[in-house]
Amino acid sequence: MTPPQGGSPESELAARRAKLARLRAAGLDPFGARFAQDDHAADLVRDFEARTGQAARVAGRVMTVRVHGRAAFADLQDASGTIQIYARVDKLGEGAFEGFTELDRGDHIGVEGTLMRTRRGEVSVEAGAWTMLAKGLRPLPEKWHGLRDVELRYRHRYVDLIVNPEARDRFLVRARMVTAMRRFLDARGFVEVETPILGSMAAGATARPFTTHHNALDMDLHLRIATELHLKRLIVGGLERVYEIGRDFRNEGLSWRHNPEFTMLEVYQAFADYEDIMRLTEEMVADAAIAATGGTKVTFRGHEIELAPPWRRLSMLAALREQLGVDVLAASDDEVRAAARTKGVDVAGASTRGQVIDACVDHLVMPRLIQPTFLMDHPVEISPLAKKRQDDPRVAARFEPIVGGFELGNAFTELNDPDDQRERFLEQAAERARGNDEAHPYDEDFILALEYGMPPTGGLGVGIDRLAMLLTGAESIRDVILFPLMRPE
RNA sequence: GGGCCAGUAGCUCAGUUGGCAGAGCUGCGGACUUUUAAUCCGCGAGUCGUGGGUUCGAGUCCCACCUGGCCCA
Repeated sequence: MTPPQGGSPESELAARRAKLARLRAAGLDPFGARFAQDDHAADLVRDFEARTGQAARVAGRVMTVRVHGRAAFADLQDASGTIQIYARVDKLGEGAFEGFTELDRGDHIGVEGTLMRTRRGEVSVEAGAWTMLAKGLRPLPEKWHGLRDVELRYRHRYVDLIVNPEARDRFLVRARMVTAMRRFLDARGFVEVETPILGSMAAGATARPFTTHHNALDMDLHLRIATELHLKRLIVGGLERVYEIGRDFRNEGLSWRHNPEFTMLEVYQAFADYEDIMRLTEEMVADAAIAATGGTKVTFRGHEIELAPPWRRLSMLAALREQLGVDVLAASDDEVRAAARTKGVDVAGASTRGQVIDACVDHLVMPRLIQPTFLMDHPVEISPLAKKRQDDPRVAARFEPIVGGFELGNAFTELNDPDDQRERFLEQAAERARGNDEAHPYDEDFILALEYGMPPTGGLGVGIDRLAMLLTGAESIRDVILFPLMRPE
């Protein structure tokens, strides 16, 4: 069958398949074998002065081909970057040169040759031989606009990664950030652990869980919404300093800062309090920013943000007093609700006083906190796992790190009094009975663990995806999650 | 869940008042032994998101739906 002459999708695929067939007919494997990738593009460019004239072996994906009759150029992209390949018929021979000119954008090849610089100054590998490593059968997106369609970028992330360097860079920044956080915590004696994702009860946060079913036990299970209560059990067990970086699942809507599955870092340090955790947080984030981006300044949603410690400490009650005009501890429920309405906060859906306060914080306080701020000392009623402050038992020893107007995490001096914890759970159960299906469940075994004795402990949760957004300047959480949730096509 | 916007060639995008479906890149053929968005000549390329409706005639107007984005809840 002769391939169609046109450039329709069919003919373009057919043209590539025809080339595939020609390779096979010539006894060549279009999906070749191991290739000793001795060199990477960026290294050759960097070390050009020392290595010019020497042998080089590179492998990667052909991104452009420029044929000039008896000579040809190709840009080869590998994980490190791009380097030009220079091919001449008198170096390669007729057959190998002819094959080189038939390369398509998207093919993987291996090249061995000599490092040189062209007349125009481009560092290149002059090919002495080349091998097809994987024939690309699908045309790649256009070479200078790349792939813009966000739906295609999410659904076919591999194409996004091939053609959009900024997409690749975001995930490299994220990886360096996570590595740095592990190194930071490991260096301070924290132990990385793994706790269950499946459980009979999803506890430790205010959220609706996903439900699944275990067939053999014939029981419904929930996917975790937090790792908190398991990690605190490990503090009871004497591990003293633990952390987990893992996926949490919350059965909620999607937004620029919410994905149903997301990555959370939780850290617990025995014999510490939330003041210690504030220092740990600002140091860890600044350290991760330097490791991932080279500095502590980031640009996020149009704001220049300085992440270097110390971060601002701001009392939530003071902030609310300023923005709302009432003391939410002294005021009645109705007064708080009325003040919220006056300020334009929609509290129609808020059934409890805590939810009204949350809405006010979300709409009046957080958007104003661009530079890193520890928003601290929340009302106890919205902090069921945090210890009360000794000087004012209506206030929890809790903080949320706010940067760029949104919360990066949540932390407190952990509640280690089992009787107080039981009361808080009962209050949550009462809220649940009033119709708040996000209220914390009563975790009997966790109370039992606390009765064995949990030392005073400071704890922290950090949204890894959100921190990655901050460090990469991403506008949407989907830009820092490799394969965000999509409806089926 | 509500509002607004988008979906046209593999990709990036035009498409006027309802009147033959367009460009660039990509692809194919040709010229070219230092180009780099290579250049030059030539040729192709479509389920206009899906399904209905109005109309002599629909990419364009109307309705429903699908997918995505933004905003709100």
